[in-house]
Amino acid sequence: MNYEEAKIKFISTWGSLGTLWGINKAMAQIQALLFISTKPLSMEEIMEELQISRGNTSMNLRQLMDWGIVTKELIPGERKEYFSTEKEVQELARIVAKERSRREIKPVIKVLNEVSSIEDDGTEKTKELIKQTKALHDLTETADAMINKLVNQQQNWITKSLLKLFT
Amino acid sequence: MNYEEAKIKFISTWGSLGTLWGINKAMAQIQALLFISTKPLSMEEIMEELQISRGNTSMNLRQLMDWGIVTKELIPGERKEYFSTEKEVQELARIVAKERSRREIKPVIKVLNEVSSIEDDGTEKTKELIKQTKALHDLTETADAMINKLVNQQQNWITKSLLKLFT
DNA sequence: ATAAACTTTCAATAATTATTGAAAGTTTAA
DNA sequence: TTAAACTTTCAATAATTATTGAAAGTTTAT
Repeated sequence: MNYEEAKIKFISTWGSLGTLWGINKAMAQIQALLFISTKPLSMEEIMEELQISRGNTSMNLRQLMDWGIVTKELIPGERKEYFSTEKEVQELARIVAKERSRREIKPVIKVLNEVSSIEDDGTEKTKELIKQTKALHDLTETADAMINKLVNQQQNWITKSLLKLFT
Repeated sequence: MNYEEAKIKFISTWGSLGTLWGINKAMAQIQALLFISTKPLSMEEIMEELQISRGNTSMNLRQLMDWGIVTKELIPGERKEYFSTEKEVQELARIVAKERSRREIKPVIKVLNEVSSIEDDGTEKTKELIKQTKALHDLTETADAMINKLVNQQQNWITKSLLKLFT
């Protein structure tokens, strides 16, 4: 596998993994491209490399900026805008976890809390609903908290000790 | 909020969260319905309750069974098949984490490993590709391992101590 | 062996989501 | 102020994904 093959393979794989971290294909591919680029890229360059339209590139770059993963780089003397992505995987993970928590998990926790707080009318089905949604609420909340704490730690002594415990 | 409202809210919320754990809406809704049901349900009952077609119900139940989340219950004297879901959230989390790891994360780790193992031809761009995909490989592998270990632990002393550390 | 009671399959269709591209908008230079 | 260089917006279209429903398949009882 040479450089070009490896690059294409990486971009397409990372792109299709997009769903896993909750973003679409083009968005993930743009991020992947920037992630292995040695310099900021212009919109033209991104369009060319990924064979996607100007509009698509513009919208997805905007979303990546909303997530805080991509930033505009203004290159002195250049009219065009250039883009680059966060290069530290640790920081990338932190941002993604935080955003997904805020956008998707927190709202669900809220609903689970509401649902599990309905009045117990004494019927079996109500008891079951309360019991099960409460269990789900607690699990979701715990998982959310742990993931956030985990990615927020730097690779410091705590994480290192945990890794030892867990591997 | 009464029982019916709470039930509808729970099913639709859990359904739309489906993407987060990598399954489709109908599949998540069927699982949600079974999760709060006090008894196994027949296909008829599921169709009726969720207002979805027979084919859709059949296919999604099959998928849930493939995941190992739902099981057929044969009720003596009954011709129909009845279905129920795993009721322990801890076990549910374990299964989902394991399946997603196997189906999606492991293959990506493999590709990242291949890509980061290409020959270093000394150029800057190759060095960057290797460096960044290697970082991503290590992060992904670590995250995958930790999540699996976490959900595999019972709520035993280790998890409890971690919770203390992390909350 | 037949029919009733059920489940599965899958081509057709609908719903959703992503993408395009050209017009409108913005910024900069002269 | 004008025009060139660029970006954004968004209605139209394409691609993808989910859903239907009826025919085919299976199982059980008689």
